Amino acid sequence: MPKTPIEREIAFNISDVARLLRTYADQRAREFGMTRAQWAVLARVERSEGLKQCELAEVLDLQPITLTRLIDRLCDGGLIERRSDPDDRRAKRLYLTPAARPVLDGLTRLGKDMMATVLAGIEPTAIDQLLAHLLTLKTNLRDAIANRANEAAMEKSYG
Amino acid sequence: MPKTPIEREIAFNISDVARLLRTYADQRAREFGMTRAQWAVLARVERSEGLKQCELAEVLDLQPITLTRLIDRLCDGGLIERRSDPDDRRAKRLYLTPAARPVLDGLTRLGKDMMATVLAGIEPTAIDQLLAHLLTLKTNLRDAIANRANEAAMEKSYG
DNA sequence: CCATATTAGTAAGCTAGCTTATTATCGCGC
DNA sequence: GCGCGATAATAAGCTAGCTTACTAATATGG
Repeated sequence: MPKTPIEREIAFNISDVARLLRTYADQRAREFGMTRAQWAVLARVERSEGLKQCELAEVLDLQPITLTRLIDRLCDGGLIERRSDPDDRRAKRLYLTPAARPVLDGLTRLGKDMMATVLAGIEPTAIDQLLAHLLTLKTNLRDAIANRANEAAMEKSYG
Repeated sequence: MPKTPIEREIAFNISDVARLLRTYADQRAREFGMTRAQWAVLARVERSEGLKQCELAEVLDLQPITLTRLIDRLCDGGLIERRSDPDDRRAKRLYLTPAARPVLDGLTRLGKDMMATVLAGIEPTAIDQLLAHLLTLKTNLRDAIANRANEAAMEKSYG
């Protein structure tokens, strides 16, 4: 009945779910004085302390400047610290402060609780499938975006 | 092997896919001088001209102020126009201008092309499942957010 | 060994979400 | 019939993405 084809519904609904997820995660994370984006950064630093900012930006798939400002706030909040790299005076490496520990523990519990709510009514096998499909979309999108970037670069050089 | 449980991967990957989708859609939509968010608004106005802004905000699930500013740009671009409601001097109703037609035609073709790229390698039946799961997540999230809002209101009144 | 390219981090300025608050208008209840 | 709560649109100010561009430091090639 809807004029919109199902393929387009997929796109709209992914955006909707992501937005709602962000809103919900922001609401819940606020109890800990942080936002969802900061949470993701903090969790990543926990898993691999001592990363350079540019390395972290790479694994989080963010632009360096976007990450810079998230880190600014986490530093202001006293949860992580930047230490100068002794071998490269341009670089800064990221470490948790002791204050981050209890926050991370609370966030871990919060994450479990949240996802139980969000995924209520979906079978475990269906969750696996869902994740697999999301990964496929992600790969397709990354390729498509990279191809366009390449074409643009080609045009600049040889066009 | 990853310490992160699969439930959390779902959340991160939905956000990732949405972000990539937005980046890709913005890249492609730029050829038409607009962004993905403006595109969504324009497409919705096409389907139901004469809506009030508050009604449109409802169906798009956006905050009224978010929509106001998207409409500002579309009006600046000469694609839609606000007309005062004769029966309610607070309200404005939205209509396409003639200039919007060719843009919408181009965007329709663009949408098909994009989604073919994004969904490459996924079976039609799997696409149906994916959509169904997304709708479940959306419902769960909306309920969770609404419940929290209610609780907050209760606390204010009676707490 | 010095000039040039590359890399790390940051700044400026844009879009698009959000919450909270303001203004004008409407409409219901008394 | 009017007073006060609800509603329509907008304003202000926040977070978080992005692109483009700058500075400082490093790496490299002739």
